[in-house]
Amino acid sequence: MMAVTWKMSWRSSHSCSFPCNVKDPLEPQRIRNFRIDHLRSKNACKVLDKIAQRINLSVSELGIAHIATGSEKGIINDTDFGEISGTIYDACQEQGVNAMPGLLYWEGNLIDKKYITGQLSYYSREGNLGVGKICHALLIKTGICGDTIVGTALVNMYAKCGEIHSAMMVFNGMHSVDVASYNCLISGFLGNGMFDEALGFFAEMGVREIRPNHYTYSIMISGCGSVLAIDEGIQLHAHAVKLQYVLNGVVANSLLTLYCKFGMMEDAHSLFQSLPEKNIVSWTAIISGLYQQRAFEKALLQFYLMRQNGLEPNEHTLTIALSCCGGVKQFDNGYALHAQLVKNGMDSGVFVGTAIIDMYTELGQMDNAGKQLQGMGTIASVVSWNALIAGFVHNDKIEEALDSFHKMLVENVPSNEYSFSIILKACSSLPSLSTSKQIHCWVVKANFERNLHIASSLIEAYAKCGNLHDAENVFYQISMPDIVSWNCLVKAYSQHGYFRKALSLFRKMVVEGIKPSSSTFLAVLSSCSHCGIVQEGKELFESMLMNYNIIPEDTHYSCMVDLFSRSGQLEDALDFIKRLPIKPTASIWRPLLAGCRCHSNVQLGEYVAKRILELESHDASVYVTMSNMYFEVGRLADVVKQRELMTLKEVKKEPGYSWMEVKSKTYKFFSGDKTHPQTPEIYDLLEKLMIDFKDTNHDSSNMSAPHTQPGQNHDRKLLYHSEKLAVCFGLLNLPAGTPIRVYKNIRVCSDCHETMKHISKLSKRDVILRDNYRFHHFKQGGCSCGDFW
DNA sequence: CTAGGGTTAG
Repeated sequence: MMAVTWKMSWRSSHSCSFPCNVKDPLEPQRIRNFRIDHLRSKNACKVLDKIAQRINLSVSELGIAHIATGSEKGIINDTDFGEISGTIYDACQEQGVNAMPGLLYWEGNLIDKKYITGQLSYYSREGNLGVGKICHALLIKTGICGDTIVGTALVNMYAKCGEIHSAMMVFNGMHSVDVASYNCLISGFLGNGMFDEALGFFAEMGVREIRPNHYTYSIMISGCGSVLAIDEGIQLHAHAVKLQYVLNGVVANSLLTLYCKFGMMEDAHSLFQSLPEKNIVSWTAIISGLYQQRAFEKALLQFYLMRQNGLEPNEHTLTIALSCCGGVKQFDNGYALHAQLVKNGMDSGVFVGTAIIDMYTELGQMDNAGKQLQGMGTIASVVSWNALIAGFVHNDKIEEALDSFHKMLVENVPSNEYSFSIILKACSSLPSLSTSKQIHCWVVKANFERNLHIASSLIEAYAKCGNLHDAENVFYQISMPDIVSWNCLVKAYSQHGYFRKALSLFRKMVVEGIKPSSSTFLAVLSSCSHCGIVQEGKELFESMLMNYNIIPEDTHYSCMVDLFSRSGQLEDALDFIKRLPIKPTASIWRPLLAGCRCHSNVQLGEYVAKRILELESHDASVYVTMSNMYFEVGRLADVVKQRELMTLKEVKKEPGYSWMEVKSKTYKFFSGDKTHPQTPEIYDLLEKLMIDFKDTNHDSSNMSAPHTQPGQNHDRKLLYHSEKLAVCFGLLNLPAGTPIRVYKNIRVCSDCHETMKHISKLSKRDVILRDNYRFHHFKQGGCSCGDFW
């Protein structure tokens, strides 16, 4: 892709280190003073590992509470604290985590319980298990870990760091536990998705006569929200009413969030109304609930109401409000809010700043989004960059997306898995194989290969760029492919025209115990439709609901109509539509119209056209198809009439549609009979046609030569037209009698004119089917003028 | 020890 002027390679990427999130290295001078010199020569990590191993031993086999001091039991031998301090500092550096400033004074302060719990709380927030474990070691050494508060802090540390098993060990070994200890443990279970265990310990509190407090209820209720346990949540609500906890702000707010999560807005509202004191979190919960329901206007209304009630929004509220402004697709709200934020100086935070970027991308105002990112300067995070890049991709500004990605790399913003996922989507939209390959290299280098999202994006990108082989390779390198990975490959086969392969991969997937999803069926049904295997398609469609409990959507119905129509069973298609449980949409009718044209059923075509126009009166494809259909049966007067109608109704013809004519000449081919569908004569004719196109369009087009100005869209236009070019070849394996569509705006690469050569060498295998039209790729290299192909 | 927010793949 020539428009991508930057080149990424293994060599150039070497200077950019990947995502090491080093936060401000604190007071290095102070730390240096405390460091023991001989430590520099030691491998700090090894020491850390050793200590960690010993701690695991102590947690699992001995039980912390029974240990008077670690040194007595030989858990930590003669390690002096100075050495441990140095090790902790190295560990912090290693893991990119801020070591607490006071850390190195531990030597003198170890007896202070309050201080040590503060340290533990800090490391639990940071999620630094390694340093947390060293804290644990120090506690064992001094023998103060038998204390309830210290023990609770340890439970919390392990729980927050995801080592729930160790948390439980510490908990079980404690001499005495209180509500707080239970709260920490329960919160840990819920944070690790272990709802049943949380519920078990919650029940145990009653048995041990430790009365749950409002924190306990708050934790439990929000846990219900995350595992979608609404029944339990309602029961807890009842409990909370009985214990008179509901009017407590924290419990009420977690209940509000729970109800909003389940879309139970009435319950949320009545609870909200009953609150004597609504704080900012209560309002935010309601606004967020409405936002999740996509009721953007209502959410904004609440937002204004809140301010009328004298509450000023905080960062949380503002981000949602901004998202709502993006959602309503009206500029006024967004501008007004943004202006206010600038005035208050609240637009400078990362979260709000990113939400502003996101809002502008939603509104399609990429200039403003870019300005916002620029204005944020160094505070812009990965997320901010990702939001901007995703915005470019969604607004179909692919080259800008690639440019931004490049800029992000240049500015040393550490990329994360989201960045790669979205930039791969950009590659597949272009589509550019060489860029995809470059990004793939970066993925490997950044050690994101094992990320399922990225792997799926890679499969998609390779498939869209025509490199089915590499798409397969990526898939087979995934150790545990999920449903999305499977879908990507099934879809890739389907899009490349390997329908049988798509179907057999689908069966393999089912055998391996993966439950197909809605998207799977879309790919599979489409395969059946293109293969013409109606019966199997019908059975698969029925099994969707019967065996997999997937409710068919419009797109599935559309596929089924296509299945019948393509194979000529027009009446069955009509019957299918009439028996649908929903009102048929234009997209459901459309494949039938295409079928009518293919099989020259003018009468039914007219009926279907009417239905579509009833639903979407400005659908240009209807007029174009009807006109072409009339043309094919020789009703030239009706051809003219369709065009007049279209002008009359001011229907705008979108790019991509073509009338059935090429200048004054008309070409119409049939793909021969079924036994010999691809005769040399057809190739000859088509080749002649190509030359014709080349001659007639070379200078008349308003497009200049591709690859001239980076950042312009020439490459895409070229590809777009080469898709059309490939149409001529792509239809070769369609049923006999299928008219070949001819387009007049086909261009060849005007730099090298090599398209012709490639096209003539093109085999059926190289032609990729994509929906109703096809595009091609060339396996080796491409035109001599660039890496475009 | 507690509630609320921003970016991905099909």
